[in-house]
Amino acid sequence: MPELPEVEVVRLGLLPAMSDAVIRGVDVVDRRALTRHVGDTDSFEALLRDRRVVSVARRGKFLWMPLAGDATPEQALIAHLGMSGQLLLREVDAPRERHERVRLVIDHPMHGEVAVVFADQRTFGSLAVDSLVATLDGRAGGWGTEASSVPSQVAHIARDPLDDAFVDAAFTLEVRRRRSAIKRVLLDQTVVSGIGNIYADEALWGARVHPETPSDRLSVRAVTRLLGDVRGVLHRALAEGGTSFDAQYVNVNGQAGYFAHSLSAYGRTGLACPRCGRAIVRVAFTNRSSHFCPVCQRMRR
DNA sequence: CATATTTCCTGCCTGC
DNA sequence: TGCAGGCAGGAAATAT
Repeated sequence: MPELPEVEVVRLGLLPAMSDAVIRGVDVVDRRALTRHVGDTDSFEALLRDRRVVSVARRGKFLWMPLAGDATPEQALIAHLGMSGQLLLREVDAPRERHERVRLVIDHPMHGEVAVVFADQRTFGSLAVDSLVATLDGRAGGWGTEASSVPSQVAHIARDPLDDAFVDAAFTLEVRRRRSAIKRVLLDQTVVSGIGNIYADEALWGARVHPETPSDRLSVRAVTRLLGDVRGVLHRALAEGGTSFDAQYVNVNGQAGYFAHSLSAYGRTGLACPRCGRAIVRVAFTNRSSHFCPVCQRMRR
């Protein structure tokens, strides 16, 4: 499941291939991959053809590639991987991927022609061409861009916890203002972006916080510690190339990440808590699951 | 207004 | 062996 570390690994892989490359070919194999695109398939193709990619940027789980040109406002190709989306670099004549949805052929001044394949089993991911809007705080839109702008479809998403412009005090205030379970708040991309089910469970385990704890019951100290654990687990996962749990997530070369071996709670139902040895439990949480240690993460009054 | 639930999708896995 | 049902879950849409 691509969350911030996995999306960042993809960004880092695309960066040398796509920066300064010109999009020469656009082949939409399955138009469901364009659910975020306002306009039809033809407009998607026309907006991309012969445009030069300036950079590869990311905020939370969103990727975007600003496009050179005279368009005002400026435009970008945006990508969200959803649950199972992959962006793969392939030879131009490589056979179709199993779940290939879109193929771009790009021409790089140093590397020549390369195919950028968007494949997505469960079709929750999508690509689009979107216009850029100014950031509210005037800071850079996210990692990988100096420009103080983000795609309009990313504007309502909060900055992620690795972003220099993330404001810890505002996050703490917002968490303690909310009245739902802390895990819900961590997953709310308008509060903090980039966290999904895996890293929410891991960060809560690290901070010894029960996932159902009402977020307005957490002290400033507890929220601060939790934010530290969020950052810690995101950094460690990034250093190990991300978490490849069900073989859906791979980097641009099709390789899995190693962080699944380092998980403490997520997916470890019935296995020993690495801290206290008690079995990790799994409970239903909306339409997904929470994994936590019933001893280390007791709910406190 | 804030918060909670439903919806979209495919493939793997389990149990009968 | 086949088949139904559960499960994985990001985020927009819809409901409370």
